[in-house]
Amino acid sequence: MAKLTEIARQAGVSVSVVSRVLNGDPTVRAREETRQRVLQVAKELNYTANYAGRALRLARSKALALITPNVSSPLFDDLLAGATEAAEEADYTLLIGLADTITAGSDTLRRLVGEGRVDGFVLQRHDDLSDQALESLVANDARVVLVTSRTPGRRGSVILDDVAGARLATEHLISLGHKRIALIGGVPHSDIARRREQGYALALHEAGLRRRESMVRRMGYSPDAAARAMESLLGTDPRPTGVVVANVNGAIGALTALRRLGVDVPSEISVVAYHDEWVAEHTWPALTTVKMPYYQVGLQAVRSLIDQLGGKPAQDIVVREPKPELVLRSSTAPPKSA
Amino acid sequence: MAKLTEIARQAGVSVSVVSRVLNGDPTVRAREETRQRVLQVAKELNYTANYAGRALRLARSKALALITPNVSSPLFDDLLAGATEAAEEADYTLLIGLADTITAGSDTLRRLVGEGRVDGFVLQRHDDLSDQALESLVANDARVVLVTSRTPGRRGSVILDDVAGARLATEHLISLGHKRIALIGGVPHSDIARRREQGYALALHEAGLRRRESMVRRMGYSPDAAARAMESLLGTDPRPTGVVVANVNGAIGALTALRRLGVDVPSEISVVAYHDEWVAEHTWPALTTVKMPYYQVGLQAVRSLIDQLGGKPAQDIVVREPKPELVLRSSTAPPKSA
DNA sequence: CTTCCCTGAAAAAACGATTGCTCCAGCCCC
DNA sequence: GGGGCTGGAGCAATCGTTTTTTCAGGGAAG
Repeated sequence: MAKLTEIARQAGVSVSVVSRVLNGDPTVRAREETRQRVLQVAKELNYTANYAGRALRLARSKALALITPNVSSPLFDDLLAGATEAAEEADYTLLIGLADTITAGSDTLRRLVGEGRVDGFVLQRHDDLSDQALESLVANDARVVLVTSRTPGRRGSVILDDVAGARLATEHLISLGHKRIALIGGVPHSDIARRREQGYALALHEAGLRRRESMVRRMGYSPDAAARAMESLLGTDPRPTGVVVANVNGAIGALTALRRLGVDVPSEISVVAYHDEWVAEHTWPALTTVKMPYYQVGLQAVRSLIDQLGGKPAQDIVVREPKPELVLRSSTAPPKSA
Repeated sequence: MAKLTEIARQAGVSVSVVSRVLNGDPTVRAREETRQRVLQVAKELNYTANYAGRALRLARSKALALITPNVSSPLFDDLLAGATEAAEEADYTLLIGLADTITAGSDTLRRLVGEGRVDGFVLQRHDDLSDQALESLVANDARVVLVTSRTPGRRGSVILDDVAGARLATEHLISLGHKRIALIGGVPHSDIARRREQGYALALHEAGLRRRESMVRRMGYSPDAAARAMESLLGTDPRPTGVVVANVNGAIGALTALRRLGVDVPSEISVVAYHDEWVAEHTWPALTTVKMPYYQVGLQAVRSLIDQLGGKPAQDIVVREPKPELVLRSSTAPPKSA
């Protein structure tokens, strides 16, 4: 509530001195005694700089927006926590926006930044938004950093090490003795889905197992899609003894399908899911998962964005630390035949 | 990017005229021809008003913050969607803040509003934040509307019709023929928990059933707490044949506990949960729930807040429409003995 | 022919913070 | 004793809008 003029008046100095002292301006020329008096009065009046005044003068809002397709996921929780942390450490405010207001044609992004409400964006796109649509939306704007996805044409992204994560999940099944391991993956043309599939293939290859196209389904991450994929996998002969589901929500749908069809997990088939969240503890059976470092993605994304705003060149970051972590629960076991 | 001065220059008028025309000020005095020319130029330059300039002048940010303890719930999704809708219809921007930065001692709220970043708050508190702490935090501030909770001392809240919701859940079990119906409720001193318990009691009373204290547990909404509550209920003699769990996450924990103990749902015991979310479809068995109108809560809360900012008196609203809705799945059935 | 009022529009004053510049007094050095 | 330097601080412009005030000219009323 208090303003600079008010502090200046009470401290018996001019506003410029107050401003400089409060901002720790090294070029300030004031006696230590004066400085202390100013700080004292500011504290007494509980001064906080008016945001609009500062933003107007500096032509920067010191605010960032995190745009996401859906907020209601524990994974996003982690991402948000990391982003919040990084924003706070740089004294930025973080806004959250829902991506469904951001369609290909819309200029919501440009409007937000045009109005000067935010200085930049961290953008998590829908997995089914095409590369072209995305590029037309953000072009080569230095004020945008993509998270968990990237596009070939532009720099500025922070993604998970999906290859390592999917590989870990697959290796877990291999180490239990499984030979016929299926993958329920994402939609075909998604970069994310491709990377996870690559990790799966890599693990099989290193174990000397053949990767069969009949063991791979690419129908997306929703519970329903994964349930259908699961059903279709059960129709193959010979059946897989283990399944890697490239998303935890999908894995939940897959378990539902298995239960419906009377296939026991893990005795008849093992299921391991990519991504961990609390509900995995409460499925039947409890899901073995691979936990990915989302917090770190949020953290790095915001830091990287702030760097970009400061003029540094855009980077493409793959978060490798902390490493993907296997969370062992009850949905995986050695195959029956073993 | 374009500014008023730029438009004024290109249209050959003064900035004041441009401002008035663009804001549709009825007191503007300009020839229709001039007006059109201004609008034309503004459109060509793709003008959007600079936010900081406007905020500084008007001493209002036209932004609201929605503060929540956790963002990662489908329930919050609904709330957010409603709040977003209402904010947009009034041309406000909506920020989302995590409540864990808002502890009793903190002045985050005051700082946000002191800086002029937001004009007001919609606050969803932790169920375990005490009334006193809350009141000290928001005092009688006209810029705050509480959602899903309220405190005795102040006005300005929007809550669900918890009584009706809990009653509907209980009545469902009664209509199936259950006589011994337990409640797994929230923590003892929460207003929300009390209202849900009241709905439960009301339904029992109307059906002429006795409400037994031994059938009520008040340990909170977390899956673990509810699991412990469930175990303890199984120890009573005679056992309940049906349970109302006052929160869907708790119900998931309760199901886990029942599975662990080898109690079949619904043949040995029926479970109905308060609140609906997608994962209820995928539990084992799929949970019967009562769906509450969260969207409407978000909508009304923001509208009410904007009204308050406009000087209207604060209200306490109970959202009764749309009515609580029973979502029938597989976790409830008539009791064995019936 | 004044006097008034109306129309159409420009000028100017905020809003609060930041920052380059100017001003002044005292002191040192030559 | 004058020039230059330094410490201490104030002045004033500026950011982009909104809004109050002012102003010029013309037409109508008296």
